[in-house]
This record gives sequence, C-alpha cells and structure tokens, in this order.
Amino acid sequence: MSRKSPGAAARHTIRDVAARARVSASTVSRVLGGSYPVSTATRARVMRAVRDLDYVADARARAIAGAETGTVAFVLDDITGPSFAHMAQGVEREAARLGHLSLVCTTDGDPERERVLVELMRAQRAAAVILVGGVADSPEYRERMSRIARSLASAGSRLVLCGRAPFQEGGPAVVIEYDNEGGAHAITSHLLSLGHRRILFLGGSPANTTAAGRERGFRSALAAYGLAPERGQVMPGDFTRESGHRRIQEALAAGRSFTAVFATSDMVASGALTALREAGVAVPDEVSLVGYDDIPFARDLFPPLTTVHVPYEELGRTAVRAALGRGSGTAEARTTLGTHVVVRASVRQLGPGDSSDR
Amino acid sequence: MSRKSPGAAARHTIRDVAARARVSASTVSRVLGGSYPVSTATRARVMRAVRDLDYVADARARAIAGAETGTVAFVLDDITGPSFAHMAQGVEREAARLGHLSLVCTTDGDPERERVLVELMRAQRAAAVILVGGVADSPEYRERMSRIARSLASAGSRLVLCGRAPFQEGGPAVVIEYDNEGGAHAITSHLLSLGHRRILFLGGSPANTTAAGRERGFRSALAAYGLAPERGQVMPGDFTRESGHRRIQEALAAGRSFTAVFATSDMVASGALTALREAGVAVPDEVSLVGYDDIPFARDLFPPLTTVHVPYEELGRTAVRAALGRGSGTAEARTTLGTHVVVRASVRQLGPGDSSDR
DNA sequence: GTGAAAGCGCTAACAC
DNA sequence: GTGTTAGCGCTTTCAC
Repeated sequence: MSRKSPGAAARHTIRDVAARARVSASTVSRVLGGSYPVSTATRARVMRAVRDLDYVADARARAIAGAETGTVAFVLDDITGPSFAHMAQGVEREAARLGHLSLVCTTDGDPERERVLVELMRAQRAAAVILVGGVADSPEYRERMSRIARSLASAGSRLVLCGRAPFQEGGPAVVIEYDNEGGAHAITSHLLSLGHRRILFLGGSPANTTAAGRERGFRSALAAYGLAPERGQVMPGDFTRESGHRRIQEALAAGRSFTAVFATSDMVASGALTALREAGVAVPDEVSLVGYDDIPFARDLFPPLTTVHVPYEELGRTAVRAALGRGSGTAEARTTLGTHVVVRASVRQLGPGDSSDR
Repeated sequence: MSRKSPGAAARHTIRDVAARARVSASTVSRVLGGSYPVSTATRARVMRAVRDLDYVADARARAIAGAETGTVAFVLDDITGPSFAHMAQGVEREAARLGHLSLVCTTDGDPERERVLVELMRAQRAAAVILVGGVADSPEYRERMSRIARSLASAGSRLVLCGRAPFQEGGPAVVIEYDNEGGAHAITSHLLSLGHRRILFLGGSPANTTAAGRERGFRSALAAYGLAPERGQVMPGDFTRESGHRRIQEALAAGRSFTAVFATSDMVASGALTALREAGVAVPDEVSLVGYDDIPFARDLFPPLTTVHVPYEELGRTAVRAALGRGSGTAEARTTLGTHVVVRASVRQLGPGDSSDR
C-alpha cells in the first residue's frame, strides 16, 4: 500500500519484488536472470510480483554488478548527411541484433568535442566506440587518436575507425574502410573513356582524408591517360550542396572551360546541378556530371546521377561486428569494402568534334 | 606497478586513484564532483593521480549512487528518412547542450519492437523517452501508449510524443506536434488558387496519424472550394519514393486525368517526379507537383519543389526541452509548431483554357 | 578539510 | 532450490 507522493515517483527495487513474492532478492535476481534453477512455484510468484509492480531491473546496477551488456557508441560529424544516416542505420541495426543499445553523438566536425565525447563514452564503459567520417590527418590527429585508442583499450573498450584513415599500423584500433580512391579512379576513368578531358573536380578540404582519397583517385586516373589537372581545375570546398552550387558559379564566372564535372559527393553534385541549370547549361548535353556516394536521391535528380556506390549501411554493420567481435581482433584489424560506379544518365559520350564545349 | 595482463585490461577504480594520491576514496569523489571544499594541495595530488592513471569515473556507478545525469532516448522508425534525421539532430544537439547523452533506437515501424525498446529504456532509467513519427491510431495503440506512459512515469522518466497524435488528453505524456493538417490545407489551397481542380493526392497509409492529418488538410481545402475528391483521386501508399513512383505509373496507366499532384512527402514527390518524367509528362507545364516536409533536396529537384516546410530540427529540440523541463509539465503538455508553404517552381498557374490537361 | 561507514540496486559466491 | 553474505564503483552522511 505504498502511496506515491505526486511528482516523486516510487521506483521499485528488487527488494520490493522480493518482499511481495516472499523470497529473497537473490531469488528474484535468479528468476530474472534466467540462468539458475528455480522452482516453478517460486518463479511464478516472482513473476507475478514483477508484473504487479511493473518492475524492471536497473540496467546500470546490473552492469556494475557484473551482468555486462554494454552500449555501442557512434560518434559522427552530422547525422543529417544521407550517407552518415545510412551508416548510423547499419550501426543501430547490427548493434540491436547483437543485443546492444546505440548511443549516437555528433561533433559538427569539432575535434575537441570529439575528445569530450570519447571521454564520456569511456565513462559509460561503452563496449565500443565507433568514430566515423573523414578528418584532417596530421601529426596531432595521429597523436590524439593514439591516446584515445590507448585509454579506450585500457578501459576495456574498443575503438573502431569507420571510413577514416588509420592512424597507426597495428595500433589498438579496428579500421573499416571503403575503397575511396578506387571509386574515384573508376568514375574518372569512366568519364575519360567517354572522351572527356577537361574535367572540373569539385573537391572537399584537401586535409580531409576522405576528400583527399577521392582526389587521389581522380588524379591517378588522369595520370593513367597521361593527363594532369591544370590550374583551377581542382576546386576545394566541402561536402555540402551549397559548396557545389557556389563552385560552379565561380567556375562559370571565371570562364573556365570543361566538359564534365566530378563532384566529390552527391550532395555537392546536387548543388552543382542546380547551379548549372540556373546558368542555362544543359546536363549532360553540354556538361556531364558525376557524384560520389550514391545516396537514394541520386536517381531522382534530373538527369539521374551517375555516381559511385558506397555500401554505407554495410560499413556500419561491419564496424559493429568488428567492434563487438571476440578476441583482440588483430586478425581483421583492417577491412576495406568495395565501391563501384553506377551509371545513370548524367554523362554523355563526347564525339570527336565537341571536345571544348564550354 | 600493476602489470596488465594482455587482453584483460586493468580498469582503475576510485580506490586506485585514492591510494596513489594518498587520500581516501571520498576525497577523490569530492574533487571529481567539484562541489565540496577540498584543500588546494590535496586537489592537486588527486588530479595528478587521475591524470597518471587516465582515470574516468564509471558513469553507471555514479548514477546508481545518486549523481544523476540521465540519457535521453529517441525512438523512431527509420533514421534514414531526411526528416527523421533532422529531428534526430535536433534531439541530439539539445540533449548535448543540456548535458545529456542520446540513445537512438529504430523500430522499422514495428510496434512490438517499440514496446521492447521502451522497456529497455526504462531499464536504463532514461530521463526521457521520445517517441517519434506517425503511427496507426487505434484503441490498442491508445491502450498501449497509456501503459507505456504510466510505467515510464512510475520509473521517474517521462514520455514525449513527437509529431505523433496524443493518445489521451491530460495523460502522463508531453506532446510536441507540428501543424500537419494546416500545412496540407495551405498547400492544397495554393494549388486551388492557381486554378487546379483535379488534384491527385498521393497519401500514406490512412491509419497512420501523420498521413491522416495531411489527408484531412487536403480534403478540408477542397471542401472550402465546394469540392470533394472523386474515386481514385486519393491514392494510399507509404512515405517512400518508390510509393510515389508506383502510384504515378498506376494513375497514368489507369488514364486518370489530373493537372496537379500533391504528394504527402517530398520523398513521395521525388519518386512521382521521376515517374512523370519517365512517362514524358512535363512538370510543371503539363502537371504541377507539390510535396511535404521541405527536405534539403527539394530545391535540387528539377523543377525545384514547392512544398510545406516543417521545422523538424526545432521539433526535436523542443521535445528534449519539454522532456527535461522541470516540474511535471502539465502547463505545456501540448505544443504545436507551425508549418508554412514554400513556393518554388513545380507549380504552374492554370489558364482558363487548360483545366483538363491530362 | 578529510576519513570511515553506510548504502545505491544489483549479482555472485557460499552456504545449507 | 533458496537465503545469507559480499561485493561491484561510486556518493554521501556523519563524525572529527
């Protein structure tokens, strides 16, 4: 007959259940834990009490007392980006399948915030921390990552780098990547094989490892044709549609001549497409356009966008499996998933006559 | 000199720190807690030990012992949808700002999974559980929600329904909505005022409260013009681009005549647009198209999509604020955020002559 | 200011 | 099978 004072709700404890079922707390624990032998009659009484009280054991207390479950922490720049969202989905699904909860935190690209979050996750005793997305590679970055990985490891947790460059061979971290450079190489070659030579590259920040990988692929494909980008042909930016939009406006204003545009992400391509349209440049008739990521929307652009498919959801799932996998994981400390070009309608084959459209 | 056996990492406890700093555990706790007076010298010694050991207090143990922090749980259908992603961002940001961690879980629309998740959150002693997205409204739903809200309340947690119909006036839940019906009414009126009369409505599942709200707005706007939808003019579906794509194909195949399409979401509109294009129907010249949600991509469609703007991120933020707000929150138990039409280029004004284009 | 002791809600080791 | 006794890692009285 416990009256709850309004506001301060009376949370029941295992002892309340025990009292009501006229058994000891350990018995309740055993019934709920499910692993130990308990007589049917007792079990029934306990279950009844649990039901009556609407009791749920405190997961934190359980964890402390030894019944480890562990959450998976997922730290990323911005959940709003379509590709990140898909990775998040992969993470959440696989974690759920494996019986874990997912903590997601965003950094807005701030390394300091990332540091704080990792510390928080360490305090939570997260089973694993998955760090996602390209970052500026630098000695400081490597040093920071090393520290993070070590402290996580010493807390019994594990660090997984997902779609991000490894900071140290054989370090205490698992790395799940996709073939960033290969995809860029392939789609550039696609453009090249269709006769395009003046290809504008709308890149990200050169310091960003993802952007850098894609740019490397672009350059290596060009090199395979004996070409090298001219001044102004590689335009840095970021991964937003606004960036794509602005860069195209700038390129057009500067009177730059190109027959194709390789945008480092579909978002960028999307902004670029709009800018081209606004300027009255027909795609793909006058200028061809390709992107990267293969977000679902790519096929609804007009024209449907030729792009590089990245298995984002799979990336997330793989990260979780690696993170939660048994052993210290040295065997599969590094995994690279494949990418491939998906051809749609935003690229046109160039005839011999029209090599200098714009 | 504690040697860590490889694999089984030695997590340090507060006692290790205490020993190293030659103080008691309570003192360490006080230093770390920050609230109690500790001499500068002691504090320095403790901090040094903490640093040396790379110690982080176990958040779960702290929580149990009384230092409440509390995570915010965010339960949604599918993190992949652009609008949900923005809400998630709002939730995560606001929670972070308020010093809370966010747990996100997806249900894939399965009510049973939702139940399980809520139970899990209750076990975690989450400060609040935010349930997102339209659901099938039914007596069972209301009953289920009631139970959930009560059990959450009795666990000292709080239930927030976000963009989802309330299940009970004055129940133990906070409801944050947006003006779903009003937005649909407004954009339908927009179409009507431009001369459109035969408007195809690509809806969601009629049982879904969000879809139903939008359909109500559509119908009420029609009614204000003395119109009522004909047979086949309202086509049910779901919120995916595939649904929009398929419905348009069906409508076209059935030889249905319409001058405008109102898709219940931008995703649906996006699929519809592609289907129209594939069928050689010009938008907006032959058929006008509007969507709902105003996802970032809407402006990159061709033509840029006229749609209803929904403040998704704000919705998420508001939900968190309401959830974490002081008091029992009866005062602001229900909040409705506004929506508004954003006009772009996918709608054409109809002249007197062309009322039956298609 | 600081330490010892009690306790948070639970599980696990040890009895019987 | 079941109760009793110790913890888990921490905070918080309550003393001095």
